[in-house]
Amino acid sequence: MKRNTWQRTAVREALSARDGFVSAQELHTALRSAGSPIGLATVYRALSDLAGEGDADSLQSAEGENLYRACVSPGHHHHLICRVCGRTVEIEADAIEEWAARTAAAHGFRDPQHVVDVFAVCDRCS
Amino acid sequence: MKRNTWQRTAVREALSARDGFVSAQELHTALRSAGSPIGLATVYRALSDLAGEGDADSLQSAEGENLYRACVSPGHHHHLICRVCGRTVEIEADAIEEWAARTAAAHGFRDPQHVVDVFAVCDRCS
DNA sequence: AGCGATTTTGACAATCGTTCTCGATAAGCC
DNA sequence: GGCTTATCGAGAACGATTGTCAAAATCGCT
Repeated sequence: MKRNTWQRTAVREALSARDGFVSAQELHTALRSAGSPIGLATVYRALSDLAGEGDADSLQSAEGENLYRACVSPGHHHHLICRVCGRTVEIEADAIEEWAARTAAAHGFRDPQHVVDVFAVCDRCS
Repeated sequence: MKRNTWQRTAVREALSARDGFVSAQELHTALRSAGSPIGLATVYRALSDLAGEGDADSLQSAEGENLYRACVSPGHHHHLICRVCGRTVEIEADAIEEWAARTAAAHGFRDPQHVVDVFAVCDRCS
């Protein structure tokens, strides 16, 4: 059974207050400087719960950090991420899904999962 | 100036002796059990040099580890990776390149880089 | 509202991959 | 053979993340 604590709520809200992807540490720092005494481990736990429930989206940055974002459209989609400010656009790409499935099948591979993300610099930052 | 040491050669050879992606640690262990007294830091250095020169390909596993592979076809390409045995197929995908460029441009983003990899289970492992 | 069982929290230690430090070693050049 | 300088390697340092465990908080029930 899952309980509702103010901590989880705080994480959920701090996350949706942001425009792009954030790391757990950043989010923790933000919460702390907003006056919340929340612990770092709790932020990590809350974020991976949210990601597991599909309420948040996660990806790895090029440096290997895990980044999270409040999920707008549920279901499978990909991202176009500004590598300067972190602003994110969700993109649908049925063509990619098909391509991945076809490519895997063509080589005798089963049960394909794919990682497709585009990092670029957005108009505001260039 | 760049020097040729037996350590770099050993890493290069150990890498091309493998069929799929390997982590720096795995490669180090392999070299050690083959009798080489090479150091871990050296393996890391050699691998990132190789990747920088385009002689090796690198990607991040789902767990955030950096994996390397001897590069067969130079130039830009993507991978289909068996998530059980690590066997890898290099795939060309001009369609993806175009799609990424078009998508970025459509949202006003510049200088797009993309991460496109497909993880699945190969015929031998399923 | 009060109680009790059970989750969740948070400070801290532990882990894991990777990078840094720095004295020792060895390539390449004369 | 020497000299200069890049490279090596052992261990410390690091940063992100996860585990530990006692204390605190939540939910269901009365």
